[in-house]
Amino acid sequence: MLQIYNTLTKEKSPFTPIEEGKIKMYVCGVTVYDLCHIGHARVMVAFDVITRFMRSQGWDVDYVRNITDVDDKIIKRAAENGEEPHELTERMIAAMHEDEARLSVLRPTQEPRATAHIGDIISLVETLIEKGFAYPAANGDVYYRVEKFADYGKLTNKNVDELKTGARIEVEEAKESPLDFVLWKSAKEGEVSWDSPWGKGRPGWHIECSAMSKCCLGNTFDIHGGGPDLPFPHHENEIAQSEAANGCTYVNTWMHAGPVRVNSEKMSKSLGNFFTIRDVLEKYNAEVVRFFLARVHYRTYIDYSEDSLKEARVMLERFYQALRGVDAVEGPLENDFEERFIAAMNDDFNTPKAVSVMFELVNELNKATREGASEAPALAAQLRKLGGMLGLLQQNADEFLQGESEEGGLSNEEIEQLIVDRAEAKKAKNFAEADKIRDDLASQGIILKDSREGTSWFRES
RNA sequence: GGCGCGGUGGCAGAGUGGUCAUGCAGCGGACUGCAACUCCGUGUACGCCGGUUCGAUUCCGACCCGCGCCUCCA
Repeated sequence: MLQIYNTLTKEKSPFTPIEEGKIKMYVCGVTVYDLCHIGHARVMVAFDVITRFMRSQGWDVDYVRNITDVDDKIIKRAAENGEEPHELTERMIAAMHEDEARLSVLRPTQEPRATAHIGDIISLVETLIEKGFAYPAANGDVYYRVEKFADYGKLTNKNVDELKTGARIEVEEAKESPLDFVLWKSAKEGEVSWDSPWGKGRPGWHIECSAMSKCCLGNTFDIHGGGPDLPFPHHENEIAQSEAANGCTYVNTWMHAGPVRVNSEKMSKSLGNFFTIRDVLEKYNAEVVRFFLARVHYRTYIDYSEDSLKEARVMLERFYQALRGVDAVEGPLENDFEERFIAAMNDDFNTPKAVSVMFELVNELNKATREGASEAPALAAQLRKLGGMLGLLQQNADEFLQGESEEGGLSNEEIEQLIVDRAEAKKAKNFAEADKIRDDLASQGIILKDSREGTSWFRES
């Protein structure tokens, strides 16, 4: 039985989809004005793991993740670059898709773009105006009338009176109340815009998600996810818009990923302490980066540091060392690893616990390999199967461990030749020469491993 | 200040009312020509103070500390 922690109720509860066997999930995607950073990667990987696991358990997951391709920051950045907004966004979308692919993040089943849903957005705003939840203001903007929506603040336990006394809200004379937020923003001269009943303009930030989720998944759907900074105000505002317009529950389960931290501070655009996915992939193997993100529980913070990436690499090497030299062939097994792995994942996607079960399996596999036991191939297949539910361990073990030849470093062929030379030296009992070859290779990060079958090697990186 | 999350062995990080997390590092042993890989063994851990209980790291209360949101940010 799958249990999920729901931000709305603040508790873990059994998950029951609206439609049996089918899960409708919407996750807030990226505003495409810049390259994605590791914080974005965390959300992508978290929901990728969640989707893969749910599918492995037989659920039909309709995973929608939007792209925000119209917004103030996009307009500003495009102007700075001297290009059209759509040129900037196309480039960033392509970059995002490349980054995702490198991290083995599967594409969502639907990936709607705000600019392709302007009509849906306009009609949603019209509905809100008709129902009295929104009003066109003198400055050409359309605002949401927050105090009209009785449930406002239910997701994040916000109190409307306290929000009003908080002085951190943008003062805008045209608003009836400082809490009101913009649904439709009138265009300034020369800005990208669309025609609407309220003149030329563009959508506000929150309304696009209400419009696109309705279009892609319907008025009520199962899961809505996003990053750690989205519950307020973004998701709170989405609830206000959608529930007021549709007259029904917007989302049953709200899921939010935890932040990535650097030196105990959240990694974020505004703090400027972020690393792009590309920065990180320059230095670390893509599967190591994925494992670094996937092995922690999706709701807790994760610290980005050399040490934590290195630890992820060492752990992943242990998995691949175990898989090395064993042909994975499914077969009958009498262990409970898979059952325990699934139980851990069913408990709010407890990946740390699931990974610990995989390590217990590694131990069994290593013992079986060592003893030449007949179940080794089946254990290896089991390990790959469980890893696959997390989007891991699908590479050839030798290729993973040997890694990429670094520029100026030894090629695989050169290494293989040195191994042959060393074997000959060993045969001649010339251990000094054999050890010299091994030490020279080690100084270049190439570690040899002797076994009955011969010598294998891997790059330490 | 409000709302929410958390403080576990050297580090990372699960979990449980009374036997084991798991990984890394350390120590001892096996394997090896010596190593590496692997295997076996090895750790007085649960922020502080009270309470409930036969028994609490686990439940309850107070306190201290950290983090996130309250403003564009995943």
